[in-house]
Order: sequence, then structure tokens, then C-alpha cells
Amino acid sequence: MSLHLHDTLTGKKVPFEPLRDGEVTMYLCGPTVYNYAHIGNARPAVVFDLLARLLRRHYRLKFVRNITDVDDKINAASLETGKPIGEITARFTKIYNDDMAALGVAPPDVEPRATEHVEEMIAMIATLIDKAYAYEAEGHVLFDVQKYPDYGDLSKRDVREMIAGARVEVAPYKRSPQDFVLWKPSTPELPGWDSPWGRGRPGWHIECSAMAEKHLGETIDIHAGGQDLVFPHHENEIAQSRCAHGGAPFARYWLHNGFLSIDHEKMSKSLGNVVLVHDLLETIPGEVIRLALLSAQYRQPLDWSDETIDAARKMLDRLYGALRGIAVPDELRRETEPPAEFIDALEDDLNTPMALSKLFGLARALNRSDEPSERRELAAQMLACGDLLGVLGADPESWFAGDADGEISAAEIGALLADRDAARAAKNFDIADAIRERLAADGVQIEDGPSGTTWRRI
RNA sequence: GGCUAGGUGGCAGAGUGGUUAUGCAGCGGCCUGCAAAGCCGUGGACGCCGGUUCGAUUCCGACCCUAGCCUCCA
Repeated sequence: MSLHLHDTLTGKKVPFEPLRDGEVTMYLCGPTVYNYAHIGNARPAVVFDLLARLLRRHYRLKFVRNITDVDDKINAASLETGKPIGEITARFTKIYNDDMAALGVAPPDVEPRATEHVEEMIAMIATLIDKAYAYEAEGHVLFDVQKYPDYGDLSKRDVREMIAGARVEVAPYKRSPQDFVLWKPSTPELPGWDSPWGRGRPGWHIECSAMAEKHLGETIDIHAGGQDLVFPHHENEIAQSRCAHGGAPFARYWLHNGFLSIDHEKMSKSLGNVVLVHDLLETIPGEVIRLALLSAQYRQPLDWSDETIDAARKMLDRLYGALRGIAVPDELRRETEPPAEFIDALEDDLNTPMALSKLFGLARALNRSDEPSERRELAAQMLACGDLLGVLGADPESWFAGDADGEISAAEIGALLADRDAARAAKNFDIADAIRERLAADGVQIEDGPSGTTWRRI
């Protein structure tokens, strides 16, 4: 089975074939850097990082994830805090990248910043005006949606209905209510760039179109993002790019991840239930968060709760438990590929739950086997799967040793276990059990195995 | 109201026109000094109503319900 992806434009799962043999271009809408990333922001980053890993197995991939560092929300944050815009965007860009790294998200090949591409945006806007797809009005430049008959194809919307159902007050200078801003004027205190239409700043949608063109060309293979970006952001990107490029297709495959809810409620500031990745990482390993985000297929909705996190942690307990005490030689590790059925699951539109079930199958087989070479081979396969998923990279012992902050130390545990071994050898089981209970009180669970006693923090 | 995607066992979550998802939790057994981990076995499901079919959770239609989008939003 080869890679199949669900394409939003056609609404179907289709075989993936890149435009050019052997190479793939992919663009993911990145963060607007004015605040900490929340767990919903992390989902596309993790999911499409997995897709990037999968693509790199067979293709030379150029993966672009932008930084939106000019935006009215950033301006508002600057006004609110009194801090310069550049300081805010630099700070939150770093925090975003650090947080994503903690989730095992590899950096993209290119991470363009909008403020460094204003020239390209202006050029694209000028082209759109030249070709009469855009018009200037009161210092704004607007895209004329009437001129692009395919508008609505991605989001399956009928333009006429949209006009009829428009709920927002329409700016008087717009020719049609659904026309959207490519360029808008800036007041002196707002960030602005000189342009043929006066000092101003770009609209949000044109940023991605211009950066995608600059780094990936007119037609890209995969464009990804959250479901909520389908309309208007991606619809507008298509309109701008195609009209600027003589009708050339913009993206050949459109991928959109499903939404995250928090305890079955929509995450929103007004409900006060926004979960920040930065806060989660204080107490939860990034690997747990990553696996939790991959525990449902990416297009499905995913509810985030303590149970979601706990379930992911227990999955890792089982997987690391199987790997415990097995030394996989480096050479075997390098040579071993994930089993075909595991790859098949991922290549079927990133069916991570199915892939995980195959991984658990390996764990079961490993646990069942008492033949050392077979156990090493199965462990190597599990690690190969883990490499692709971006989990199981830690040493199993350190996974179970956990974070020792303010708790009983490993040395103390070792000393108590030595005492207990002596008691057990002397059949003083009351003493041995007392030590076990004392460790349990500190959150340490012990396991007597054939080759000695191991422990884990729970 | 329109568009899109869903409704699966105690929970999470895949999949399939007839045969075990998987993980957690439960039950029985093995192992263990006793546990724990692990292994073996096991119960429990496909929103509702019709239709197609030898047979539907899986296909088709209606209905009910949920979520997202339609406005900044992953």
C-alpha cells in the first residue's frame, strides 16, 4: 500500500503522487506569535510532523512552516503590555519552538517570517491589481471575489449564500461583502511598510500565499492546517495564488486536522479553559502529550482531559515495560525497519490508532517471547516504530525512574531494596513487605523479576 | 438557517457486507513467599426507523443527536 491522504478539496482519500518525482513540497500554517501556544495549536504541529517523517522515508521533502509576526493581535498585545512588537514576536517564536521541540516536533526546513516577506506580498498584490483581481479603495487593497469563479470550492460554500447570510457589517468601500483585505493602511503608531498604496500592512491571507510562492513555488504538493482555517484563510489563499499565477493549481492536496475540545467543551478564553502547552510541560513529559495527540486519527475530533493524558501515559508504561532490560545492539537498531503493517497503517491517511495497535502487537509478542534474539529483534522493531512516531526515544529505566524532584532518590530506593532483598533471603517477609509499603507510600512500585527487583514511579 | 464531519462495548478509539482491533478498566487462571509486571482465557458494541442483500455495525434513504465552520481562531 502506498501513501493515501484525505484531500479536503475533493473530500476523498486519494493516492498521493508528488508533482515532481522524488520530491515533495509541504506548507503548514504556523503560529501567530503573540501568546503561548495552546494544546490545540500543538495538534497540527505534531500531526504534520509525523507526516513529514513519513514522507522523508521516500522523498526529499521541503517542509515550510511560517511564523506570522505581523498581525493585529500582536499589535493589541503590544499596546496592552507596552512592550515593543519585535520583542513580543521574538519571545513567543522562541517559546513556540521550544515547546514544539519538547513534543518531539522537528524544526521545518524553512521557517519564514511574514515581516521578512512584505516585499513579496506587495509584489503579489500588485500583480493581482494588474490582472484586475484586486482593487484599491480608501488605502485598502481588496481581493475581488466576483472575479474568481471557483471561490468556495475548498470550503464547499456558495458565494451567493454567503452574501445573503453575511452577519457582519460590510465596510462601505467593498465592492462585494465577501471581498477580503490584501493590504490595509497603518496609522503612524502601527507597524507599516511603504507601498504603492501608501504606508500600510498586509492582510493575513496574503502572507501565506507569498511565503509559499517564495519558498515552494507556484504549485505545492501539500498544504496543511487546522480545520478552522479552511474558511476563510485557505479559501482566500487559493484565490490569491491561483489568480496571481495564471490559474495554476495552488496546492495539490489539502489536509486539515480536527478540532480539540477540553473536557467536552470548546476551548475558549471566555470559558477560561485554554490549556497551554507550556503549562502542561511543567508536569507532563512531552512524549506523553505527543502520544495523546496521536491517539486519535488526525481528522477526528479529540477531547483533551486528564483521562486523555493518563491513557497516553499508561500506553507508554506498557511499551517501555516491554522494552525494559533489553539491550538492542546499535547495528540491529540501525538496520531494523518498522513492520510493513505499521507503515501501511500510517500511510493510510495517518491512521495512528491502527499503527499503535500494531505496535502493541509487537509489545505483546516481545513479552511472550523468552528467546533473547527474538526479543532483541522485536524490541528493535518497536524502537523503529517509535522513531517514526516520535516516541520511545528515552531509556526505559529513566522513563520508569521518572522525575525525582522532591521525592525519594534512586540511591535511597536502591538501599531500601538491598535491605528488602536481605530480608527476603532470610524469609523475613514481614520486613520485606514493610519496605515495599514504605516505598509505595513514596509512589514507588516494585516488581520482583527473575533477574532481580525493578521499580517504577507511579 | 446553510455547509462539513461524526454518533461503536464501562472509558478512549480503529475497522469491516458474514471471521479477535488495540489500550485502560472488569472477571477467571498461570507465574510470585505475597504482590506488581507479564502471559493465557473471558464477558461486553456498533444512535433510531425503513430499504437493498442469503446476511448490515459496515451500502442507500429518512429521522434524532453532537461537534466544527459560516466572524479573529489549530
